[in-house]
Amino acid sequence: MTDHLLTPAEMADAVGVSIDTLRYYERENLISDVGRAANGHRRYDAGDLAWIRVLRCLRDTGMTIDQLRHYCELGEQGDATKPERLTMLRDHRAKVEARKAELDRAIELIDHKIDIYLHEDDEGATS
Amino acid sequence: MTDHLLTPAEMADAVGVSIDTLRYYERENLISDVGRAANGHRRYDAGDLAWIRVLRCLRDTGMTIDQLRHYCELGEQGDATKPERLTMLRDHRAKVEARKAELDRAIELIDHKIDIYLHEDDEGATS
DNA sequence: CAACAACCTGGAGTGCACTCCAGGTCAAGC
DNA sequence: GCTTGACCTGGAGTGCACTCCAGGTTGTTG
Repeated sequence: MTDHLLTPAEMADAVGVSIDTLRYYERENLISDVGRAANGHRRYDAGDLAWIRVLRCLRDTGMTIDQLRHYCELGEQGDATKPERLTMLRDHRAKVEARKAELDRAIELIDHKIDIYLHEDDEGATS
Repeated sequence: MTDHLLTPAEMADAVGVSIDTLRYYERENLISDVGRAANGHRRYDAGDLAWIRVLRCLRDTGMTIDQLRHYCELGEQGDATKPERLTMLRDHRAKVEARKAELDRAIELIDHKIDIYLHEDDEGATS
């Protein structure tokens, strides 16, 4: 790991969220032990960057703030909680897969609807 | 199409939403011309059922109420708007595909994280 | 040294999509 | 004839995840 530290603006840019969101996550205990510069400004390290990327990945795929907080709490409780964290990840992975399957079914229905538009000659029933 | 009419409770059950949600959609002009029984209670027909299924499919995949309202307005304006409605469906389809790709990338990251848990012997950097 | 940019804090506000509620109607069953 | 259940209306409330704001500090820049 390099020892390059990121400012809030740089981190926001790197992970694609606002600075406010970063602070919000910290308030919600999803990010801990963020370093500070002499003037009190936050300085994020490479570990923070990696974690926030994972955090965003989990959020983007529907894990709630509450669940993420729980995951973080487990992390803070040490190695004994690894199995539970692993279970959370696996469960979440399964949910994401299930979601993909839902999207596939939706695409089929949308395609069907598109086909109807394409082959419709009359019949005004659309609503 | 059969002429069997559904009560609000039956419709809610058939499409997997609450009766309140059904009424909400109607207020937002996403469902129009719902029939009524003599006592003023709603009676949904087969066309309503088909449309509400499509509506739910689009909502479930991220189309907003505003966009759906626009789609409905187009429908009410007649055949001249068919190309625009088709474009909306195709654009939305593309978004759903894009979302699927995002989920795939997320799954890769989750798998990577799971691997780290599995191959971790020491190294306490987690949070 | 004044202005400006980047950040700080605690707390209030926002947008979306529902979800719930009070008060009322109507038809069927005991 | 009274209760029960399903439904009606307009409007208020909820939960989530941010997002914004006021008021303040610090450090650089012309």
